[in-house]
Amino acid sequence: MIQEQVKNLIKEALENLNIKIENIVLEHPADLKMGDYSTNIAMTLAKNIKANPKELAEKIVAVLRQAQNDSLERIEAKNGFINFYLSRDFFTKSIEEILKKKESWGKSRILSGKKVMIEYTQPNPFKPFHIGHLMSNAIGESISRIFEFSGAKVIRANYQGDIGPHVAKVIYGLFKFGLPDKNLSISAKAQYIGECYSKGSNLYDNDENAKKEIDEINQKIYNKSDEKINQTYNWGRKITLDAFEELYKLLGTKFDKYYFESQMAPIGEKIVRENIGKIFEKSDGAIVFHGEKYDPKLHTRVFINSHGLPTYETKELGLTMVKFKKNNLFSKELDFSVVTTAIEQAEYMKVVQKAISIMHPNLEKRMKHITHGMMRIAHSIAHSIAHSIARRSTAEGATAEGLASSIKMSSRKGNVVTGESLIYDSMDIIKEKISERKFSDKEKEEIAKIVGISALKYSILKSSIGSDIIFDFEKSISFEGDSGPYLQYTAVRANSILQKSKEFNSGNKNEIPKEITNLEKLLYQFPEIINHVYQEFAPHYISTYLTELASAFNAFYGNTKILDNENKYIAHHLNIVKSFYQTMKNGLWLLGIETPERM
RNA sequence: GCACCCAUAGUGAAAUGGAUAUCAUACCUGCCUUCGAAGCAGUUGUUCCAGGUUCGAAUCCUGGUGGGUGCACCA
Repeated sequence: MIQEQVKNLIKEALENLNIKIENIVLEHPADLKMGDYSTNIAMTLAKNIKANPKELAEKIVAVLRQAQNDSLERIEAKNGFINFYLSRDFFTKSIEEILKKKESWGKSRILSGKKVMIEYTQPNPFKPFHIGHLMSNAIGESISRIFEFSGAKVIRANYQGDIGPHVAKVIYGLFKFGLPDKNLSISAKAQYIGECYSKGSNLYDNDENAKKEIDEINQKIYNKSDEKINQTYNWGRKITLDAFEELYKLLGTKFDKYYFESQMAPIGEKIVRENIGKIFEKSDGAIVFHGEKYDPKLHTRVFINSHGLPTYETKELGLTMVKFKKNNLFSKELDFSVVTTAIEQAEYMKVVQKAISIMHPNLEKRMKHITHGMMRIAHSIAHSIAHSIARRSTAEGATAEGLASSIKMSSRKGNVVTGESLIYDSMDIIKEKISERKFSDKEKEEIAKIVGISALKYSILKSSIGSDIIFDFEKSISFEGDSGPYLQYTAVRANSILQKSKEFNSGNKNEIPKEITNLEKLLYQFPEIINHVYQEFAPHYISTYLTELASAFNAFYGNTKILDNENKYIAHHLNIVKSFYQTMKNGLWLLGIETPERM
């Protein structure tokens, strides 16, 4: 890659000057006018060797200029920085490379031979598919694809809580309120089950008798002693799992492995019981792990409760061992395990991973927990009220905004906005928007699906993982600006030119312009971006890059009439458009977003 | 109370310790008989507070302030 070439040039130049340096920082200047690459070495070195940074930069540039390289047009020293300008020749060749590589443009072999398991989505059977699951799914799917693009073998895993108090609450609710109508769709039945959870949960908190009964049901689910409970359990589990499958299909995820808490509980429990007195300790009738003994920032967690039932911690422990054993991590077959969950689980996961690390020190660096924030839904009415307050007073407005504009969604309280409803609402809004277009009904369905999902996924993946997300329907679904549909629309425009060009007689207009478009200056960077993304688990670098790229394309499109007999550069321009389309398509794929041909 | 995460234009976000802090939205102004105006071009506005480290801080350190999350038998 060109990045390495430039770094090597700098290294050689410094060797000529008898200067030693460990790592060279080479970045893209924020402003394209400052060159394609830039380095700050002169400034970092200046202090050590007691030189004037600007003079040192000039000196290094003088040596650099002696090296011949067809890819470099110009090297300059400016404000202590050394800037590199790539040549016309380089850009033309990079366009050729994109056209040659097509679907594999951006792929690398960096992680070739590595096996990585990514666990994400993790909805619980018997409970609604809520917004957190949507976030985990978007992030996990994108990270999976990024790892695949980097050459790793990826195993997509989904871990689901099909056992525990939440299930007992649902079963109690089903007994009390009855089963749903047999003729309902799978999705509607699943929704009914979700409502039973909400009702059962309320009764558990407010009704002593119900609480007692639910606790008994919970025990019976574990030991499978009651045939009626078993039947209802198996029925509900299947319905909700089938409903999830429909959503995964819409979202573009296909899991390789499904793990269930019911399977992990006995495995984890065995390990915990075997290690009582060594790692785990008895305390008030429960079996616990004292995290603070190993790290003062950790705390104590219960692994087996005083009823003798394994908690989530034990199940997680069992899961981790299964993941690694089944894939022979101990013979290094699985190299890395990534788990994506909401940030609420950050602290407990640290404790569990500590317990695992003590038993298996070789696993410590192979477990990665990625946490995402909450998604909040912008409340449009509250928003406009807060806005008018904000106009009057900045300080007050900010507070009112924070209070009024967002609400946290929780399936326990039975709020109506679930991940599932968000998906279908988005698709409906798109369908409404394109209702006037001359597409067949089937095409409209397909476009609504692709664009609706894109709006959701992009609003999750556009910001760095970890912070809360404010989801604003109007903004995300609008095709304008910083949105998934904007990227898709830009790709569709490019595709439209490419289709038209087939009928356009361009003659022999294949001159190459001297000038280099901003679009070209961005296209070649794609592989570097992906490299950056996999190292930091940060899909938002792709979103940011694609938005910049789309913006550069739209500027190019707006200022250049490509299919025009006056245009001497038709062939070159069409190659740029083709490369743009390919890059956008590959980039959107990495975000888990499809590229429609029309919309 | 303790621990972890966070604080950037009115709003939502970006910025491996680098150059004049970027983008979107909202407001205002132009551009459709011309490859898809769901677009382009232009205007206005931003790093919570106080210290410190550094040639250079939104970024690192210390102390505040404000918010989120977690802290024993839920997941």
